[in-house]
Amino acid sequence: MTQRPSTAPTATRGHDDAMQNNHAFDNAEKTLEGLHAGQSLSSLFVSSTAEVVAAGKAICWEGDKANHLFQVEEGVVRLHRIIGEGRRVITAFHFAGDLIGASLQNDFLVTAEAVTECKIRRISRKSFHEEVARSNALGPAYISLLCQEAAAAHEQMGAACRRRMREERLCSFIVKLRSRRNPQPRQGLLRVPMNRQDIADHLGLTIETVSRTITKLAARNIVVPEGRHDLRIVNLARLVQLSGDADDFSENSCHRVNLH
Amino acid sequence: MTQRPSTAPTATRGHDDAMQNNHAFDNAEKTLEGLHAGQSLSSLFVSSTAEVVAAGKAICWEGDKANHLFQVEEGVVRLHRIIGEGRRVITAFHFAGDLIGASLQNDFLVTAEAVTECKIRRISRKSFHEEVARSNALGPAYISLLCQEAAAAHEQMGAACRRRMREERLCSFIVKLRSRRNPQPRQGLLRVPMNRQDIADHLGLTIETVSRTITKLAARNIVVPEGRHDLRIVNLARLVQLSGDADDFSENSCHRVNLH
DNA sequence: CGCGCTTTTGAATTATTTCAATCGGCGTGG
DNA sequence: CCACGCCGATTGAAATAATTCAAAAGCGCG
Repeated sequence: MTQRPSTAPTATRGHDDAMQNNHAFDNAEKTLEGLHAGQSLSSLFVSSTAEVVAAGKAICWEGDKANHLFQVEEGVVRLHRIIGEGRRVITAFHFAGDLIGASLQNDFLVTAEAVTECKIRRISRKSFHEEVARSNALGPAYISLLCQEAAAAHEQMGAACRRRMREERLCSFIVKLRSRRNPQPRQGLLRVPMNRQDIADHLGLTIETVSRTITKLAARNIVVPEGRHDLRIVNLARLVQLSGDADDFSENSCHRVNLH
Repeated sequence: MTQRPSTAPTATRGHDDAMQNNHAFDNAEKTLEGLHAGQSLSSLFVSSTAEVVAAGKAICWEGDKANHLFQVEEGVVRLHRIIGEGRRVITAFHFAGDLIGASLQNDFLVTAEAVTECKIRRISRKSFHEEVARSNALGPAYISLLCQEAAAAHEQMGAACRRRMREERLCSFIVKLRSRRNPQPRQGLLRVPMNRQDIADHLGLTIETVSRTITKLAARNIVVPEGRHDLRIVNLARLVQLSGDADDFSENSCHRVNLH
């Protein structure tokens, strides 16, 4: 079932090669596997042309034939599925370096949309698999990537089941955001590219609950919003603690699907 | 961090070959990939000895080195993680034919425990990867399996975010249970091998909420419990409808990680 | 500087949890 | 064979959390 909202035309191709590498802030530890998988699979995309996708535009649609894989070169992408009438679940956000569609076999299971203006590269599924089959380094890298993706999905699942809902979920979300390849405005500030509705749909909450929770965290001087898209992290230790009692945190919850 | 509760000794080996194939009820459509992946990967396990694990005993522990892959031959296994103090998330249930540990790279991310008495087979991760590398049919099968696992995890994620929570989640759970390779007591009855606490921890609800929801479904004559471990499905259509408005349901939510 | 849109805040309603008590099956021992 | 106690499941009532609907506020863009 292919359904295209009229407001979301297909990705426009462009040739804007003036990359600004302002990835100033990236505190994620990189797993050995992540690095390995990333380096080799990234090489498949270098020869393709970067496409510019305006904020809000779709890159691919749930239900479409998954003929391409995409790599986010710059910007933020949200993946969502429609469930029931009028509701949406954002299953993941993807940042610079992340691959979209690696775990697909036939159809896209999610719609991908640009949260901010993005640069993306694409290769066909066919040539991707040919390359993976040809090379003997790419196979393990691909498998490693799939395993990371599965681990991330499991992690997200766990997060979604937290009881002390809003607080835990939101803190967990903020902490994860910190560990992504997400350009930071300036020291101590965390950029939050997505709007409140996106966050709500990702966390399974309403926009009002998200807003109220942020307000409460601000009152406790843990994180303080500065404008709509930035958070000042005042008390990181407390934030991490609130995000799910920390013990197994730094290890497990930072698995990412990042190719850089 | 390896922590073994004293009540959960390691899996005991056994040789009980008297399989009773009473898989009378299995209405899951099988995807082409699923069948393919299953047939070839299953072959890796046939030479290994079946081990019998008593109900409640652990098969492997979160945090342990993932030196083996397991296949459930008979029975039901639950996978869980500990989050915060005293709470548990059951990330998945595995049934006959399912593989445990395929998406792991180093450590087990979950603890696996037998819900019912199980027969399981194991092979070492090392030889699994050697076999996959040697054969040219196994690689794609393995990748296909990983993709299915990712799809299932995504599906579960979506389910966890449903708003009209308890009813939708529980109905969705019941419907999924129907499509698993789960021996049925007799026509029209659905066996529910896990207890209420397991269901609650899987759905992110309390045991009381699960119980109340079942009671309400029974009052509406949709499913009626018969004893603790069986449900009579009275109105399947309504059940499916309640489980999340059905439109994309039969296709997407039945992806499984099944090797038969 | 205005307007439109997202976000925040408020109040009432609904859903879910929590705590506590009861039920019901099942196995053991008298 | 029956009584007892245990354990999982159910039910009830009060407390809490989250949603809904509605209105006000604030940011950002022209």
